[in-house]
Amino acid sequence: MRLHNTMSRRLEPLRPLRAGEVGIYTCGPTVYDAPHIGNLRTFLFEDVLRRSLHLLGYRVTQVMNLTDVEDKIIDGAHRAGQSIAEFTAPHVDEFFADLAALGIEPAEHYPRATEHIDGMIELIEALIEQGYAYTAEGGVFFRIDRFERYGRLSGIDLSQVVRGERVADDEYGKDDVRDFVLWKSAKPGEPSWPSPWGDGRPGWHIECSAMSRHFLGETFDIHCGGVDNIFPHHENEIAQSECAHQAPFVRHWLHSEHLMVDGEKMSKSKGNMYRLADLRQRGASLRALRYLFLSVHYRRKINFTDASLDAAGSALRRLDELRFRLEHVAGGGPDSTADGDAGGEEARQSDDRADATGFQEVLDALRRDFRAALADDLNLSAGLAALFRFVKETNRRLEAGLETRQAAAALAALAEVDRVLGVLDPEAWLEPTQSAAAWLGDAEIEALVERRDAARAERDWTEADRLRDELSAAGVVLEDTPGGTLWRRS
RNA sequence: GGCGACGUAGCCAAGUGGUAAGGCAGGGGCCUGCAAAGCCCUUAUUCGUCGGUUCGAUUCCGACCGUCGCCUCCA
Repeated sequence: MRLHNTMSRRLEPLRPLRAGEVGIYTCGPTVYDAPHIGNLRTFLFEDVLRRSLHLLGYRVTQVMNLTDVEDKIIDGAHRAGQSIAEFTAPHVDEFFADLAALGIEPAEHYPRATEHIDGMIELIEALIEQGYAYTAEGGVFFRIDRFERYGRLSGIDLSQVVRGERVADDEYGKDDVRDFVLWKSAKPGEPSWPSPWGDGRPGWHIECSAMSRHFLGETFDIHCGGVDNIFPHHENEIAQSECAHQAPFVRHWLHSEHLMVDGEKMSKSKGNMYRLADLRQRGASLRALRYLFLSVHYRRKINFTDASLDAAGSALRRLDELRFRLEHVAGGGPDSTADGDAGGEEARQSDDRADATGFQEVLDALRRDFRAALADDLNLSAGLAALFRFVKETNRRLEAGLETRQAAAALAALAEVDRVLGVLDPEAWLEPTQSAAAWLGDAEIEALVERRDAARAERDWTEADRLRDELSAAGVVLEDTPGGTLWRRS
């Protein structure tokens, strides 16, 4: 597998420290508000990464931190007259609910900054002992001059930069304006923790260094985040961790590009800072949202528009249609088909049962091309192209008459691909589109379908069409085939 | 100002030193009582512009134009 590495700015083969095992640290949310769809794009990219690694046979340990102590949180809690824990709790819930709503698999660990203060203090002590950090008015600071490699990740040349007025308002007693804070001394009324340097709270960057070390060790495989984290956050993490440990920090840096809305950067002032709740209100399909995010490479900006979401929904309908027809041929409803948990072994066996009319090659091509696309820096655009080539070819054969076994094998192949995509099973995305009043039970639908069939047999097209309209209004789509009328909920 | 990314059909989006995947939308046809779905055909002599290297460039180099990002706590 090859992945782009921000450090070298090129594709590099993934070489995990321990063969077959990958440790990933992903910068998580600051829990002062519900995530916006830009945050979610990044989390979805990280979901694709872990799912891809799984499909390609790696074991994965993913850590995602929750930043639950920080200026905005302290302000918010203060204003609400709440403790930090009280203030952040609902936002933590929103965060997990949003991940679930987008089909994002849970990480192995979700540590909170406030649970790892001790680890941060240890790191800071190590930095002070080795002369990389110093105490001054306002707290403890990292001395950037002591770390020659500072700026390598972001390509920033510190000797050129940061002499402007933006740092003039600095409230701290740093030796050098470029130094960054590791520990902030508490101001009256602020939440604080005891430390060798007095009561205070950690700076932002140190939490990731402490928590990644705790769960993944001093050196680990992959660190992810949005591009805006490259500088200063990740640059500072590198400085802290490498100086404290005297060991390499991260082998592979992966950063996802931002999301734009209607061609503009999302921002509160523009009113285009959407959260999932906003999209739900507008009747958007979250399944289509996942598909849309999946369809654009992670290092490329996505321009989110209504039209793009609609197009994603249309593409999904085409995939659903194939699945629907395959399930019918495979005999049995959705319940009897392989689901997303079908292992490679099982899928392989159903392939073998598929006959040798060349359909095997169609199945193999999907598996091969899809995996190759993932292994090439998570090129899902190419992976989806492979999927649609499979769709076209399978539809063609469906028209000519596909055997039950072949249909089952095709469904198994789709399930395998869906282990990464996570959008192919409509049953998993029950999104209420119909009002309760219009909703019909299976028996009712079948009765109406039978009545329509009877009307058609008598060539009473008016009545037949009326019944079809009635079903359509209830969200039921009919398909007349030589083998009879099929129906499904849209 | 410094650093960086990108600019491929109506829209979205892969890709390669040797002649442009895929999706959406559109047009024509087959099928159908009519539909729906599906299938077939069709929609970029061309990859921002201008130069250069090359037998040959969309792909490499340079300039320019445009869009966007980062430059101390925003995914």
